Amino acid sequence: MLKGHLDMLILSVLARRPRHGYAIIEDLRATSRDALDLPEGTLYPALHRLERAGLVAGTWSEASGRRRKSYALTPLGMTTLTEERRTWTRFSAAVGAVLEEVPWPSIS
Amino acid sequence: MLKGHLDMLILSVLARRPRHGYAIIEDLRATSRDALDLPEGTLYPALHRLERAGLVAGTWSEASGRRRKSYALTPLGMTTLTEERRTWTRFSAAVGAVLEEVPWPSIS
DNA sequence: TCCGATGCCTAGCATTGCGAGGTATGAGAG
DNA sequence: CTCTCATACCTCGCAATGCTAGGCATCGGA
Repeated sequence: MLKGHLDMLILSVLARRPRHGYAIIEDLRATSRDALDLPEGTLYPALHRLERAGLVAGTWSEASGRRRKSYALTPLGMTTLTEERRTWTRFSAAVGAVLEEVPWPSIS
Repeated sequence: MLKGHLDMLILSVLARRPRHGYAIIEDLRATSRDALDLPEGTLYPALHRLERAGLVAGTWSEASGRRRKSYALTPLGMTTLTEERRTWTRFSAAVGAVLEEVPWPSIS
C-alpha cells in the first residue's frame, strides 16, 4: 500500500517532465529501483482524481496508432507537490524518531 | 493520515514496554515531538484490530479508580514489527529516491 | 497467427483513519 | 459544593483510497 503518498509520487514524476500514464509507471519503477510498481488500477483512477482536482492537465495524442494521454503538472500541482513534500519530510522524520527508540532486534 | 503505518507505530511503542491506550498516544506525541498526535477514534479501533490479529495482548487493570487496558507485544507482534520496519525502510528510501529527482523548488 | 507489450479504462471491494458522539472517575479551581 | 479539565475507555458511520479483476484496442515479433 502506498497509503496516501501516491499523489505525491505521481506529481513528483510529472514535475520532471510531462508523461503519459504507462510511462509514469515505468518511470517510478526505474527511479525507485523496482521498489514502487503501481498497478494500472491504481494509477489511472489516481490520475483522473488529480486531473479533476486541477493538479495535472491531460492532453490526448496519437503516436504510431496508439492513443496516449499525456499529463503535465499545473501551477497548483506544483505548489501542492511542494506542500506534500514538506509533509512527507516531517512525517518520515517523526516515524524515524519513533523507530529509533525501538530496542533490538528492530535495528536491522 | 497515517495511511497504514499506524500499526507499525503502535507496535513500536509497545515494543519498548507495555502501555495502555491513552499512554500510547502520549508516548507517540512525545517521541515524535508533537508530529504524531493520534485521535482516540483512531487508536482504540486499531488496538482492537491488533488484538484480534494476535499482535498484541490486552489485560485489564484497575489503578486508582480508573480502569485501564494495558497492551503488550506478543511474539507474533514482534516479528510483524520487524517485518513492517523493513518494509518502511525500503519504502521511505524509494520515496526519497523519487523526491530527489524532482527539480526546484521542491528541494526545500 | 498468436502472444506479449503497449496503452487506456471501469466497477466494486475491503480496509482504513477519523470525526463525533457517548460513559465514567479523579483532581483541582472557584 | 460544583464545575471543569484531564484521564481513560468505547462505538458508529462516513469518506477516501488502493487494488483486484475484468475489459478494449493496437503493434511487433515469433
